[in-house]
Amino acid sequence: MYAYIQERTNVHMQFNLRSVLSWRFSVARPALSKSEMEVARLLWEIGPATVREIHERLSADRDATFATVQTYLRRIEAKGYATSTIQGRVRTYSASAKPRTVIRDTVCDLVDRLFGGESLPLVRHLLEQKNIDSEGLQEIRRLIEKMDESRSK
Amino acid sequence: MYAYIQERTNVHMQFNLRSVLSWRFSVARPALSKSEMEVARLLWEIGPATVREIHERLSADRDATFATVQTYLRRIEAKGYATSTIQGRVRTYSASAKPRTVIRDTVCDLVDRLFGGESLPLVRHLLEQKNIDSEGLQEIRRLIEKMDESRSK
DNA sequence: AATATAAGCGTACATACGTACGTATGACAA
DNA sequence: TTGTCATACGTACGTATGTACGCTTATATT
Repeated sequence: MYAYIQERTNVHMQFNLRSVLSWRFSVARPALSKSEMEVARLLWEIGPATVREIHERLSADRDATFATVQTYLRRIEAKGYATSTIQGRVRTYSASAKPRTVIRDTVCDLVDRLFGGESLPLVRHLLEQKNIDSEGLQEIRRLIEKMDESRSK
Repeated sequence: MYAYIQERTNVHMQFNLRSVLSWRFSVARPALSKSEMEVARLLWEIGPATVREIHERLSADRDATFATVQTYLRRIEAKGYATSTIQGRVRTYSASAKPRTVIRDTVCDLVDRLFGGESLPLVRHLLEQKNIDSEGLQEIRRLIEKMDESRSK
């Protein structure tokens, strides 16, 4: 039971019909790959953007050709995480999924697989890596205070 | 410039020569896939284990055949995260990479891609998901205390 | 108007991953 | 000793992913 999707993007992808349907009702989408996630983050960060803009931002860290970034964006759209419109010769992509959602799903998955569902060990790890500055620690402290309060009530 | 690896496992994999070399010197290995990570976690959890044992554990959550788990383990070994010995008819795998290392690499990668290198937002996210109990919060608080101390010195 | 630039779009290709079948063979039961 | 069962191991196959070429065409430049 498969459906074949071939929209404007002409990215050939097969999805299980179920996942297509649930995606149409924005319940779940095929997960983003690592590279796609990076691009998606930039999309959230700088808002609607052209391929060029994303490519420039991305080139700061990684090294991928324009065409590669183009493919990432096409696939991101095909998976339902973004939409695009074309103005003149230039296509502009904008995120259609909320970062919150993607982060939740991704992190949940990681926690499940790497920590058996326990998130505390991950927090522990992050704190011990000590790449969080004093202000960060301060904020975490405040967060915990607040949670404690709302919990004891 | 590629090297072709084909050990006992006969899993056909191509690695960039650089990564093969650095792996031989235990500096870096090809990353584990999501499923492989799940299996690796079980390996750490229950120590050296047979395919059957891992399969049983895994079947509790997921649903994969014996042969599938076998393939995961073969690939995990091929990537250098485990070794195996055979006793009679039964092959036993044991992890050869430390969880600490794998966790560090995996989490770093995630933080880079999804949060642009900032780990604070991830911590924030994890705390807000409030699936950490009071004891957990307590421990985090203690951790922060300790870090604050060692930092102010 | 002719030409150069840059972007879209289709397409490609090697490798990775999820998943599992089938066959051979060793271990154990009857 | 012969049959049953479990396991290893080779292999396979569809899809995903990383990466990018090349053709076409709209836009900008001379």
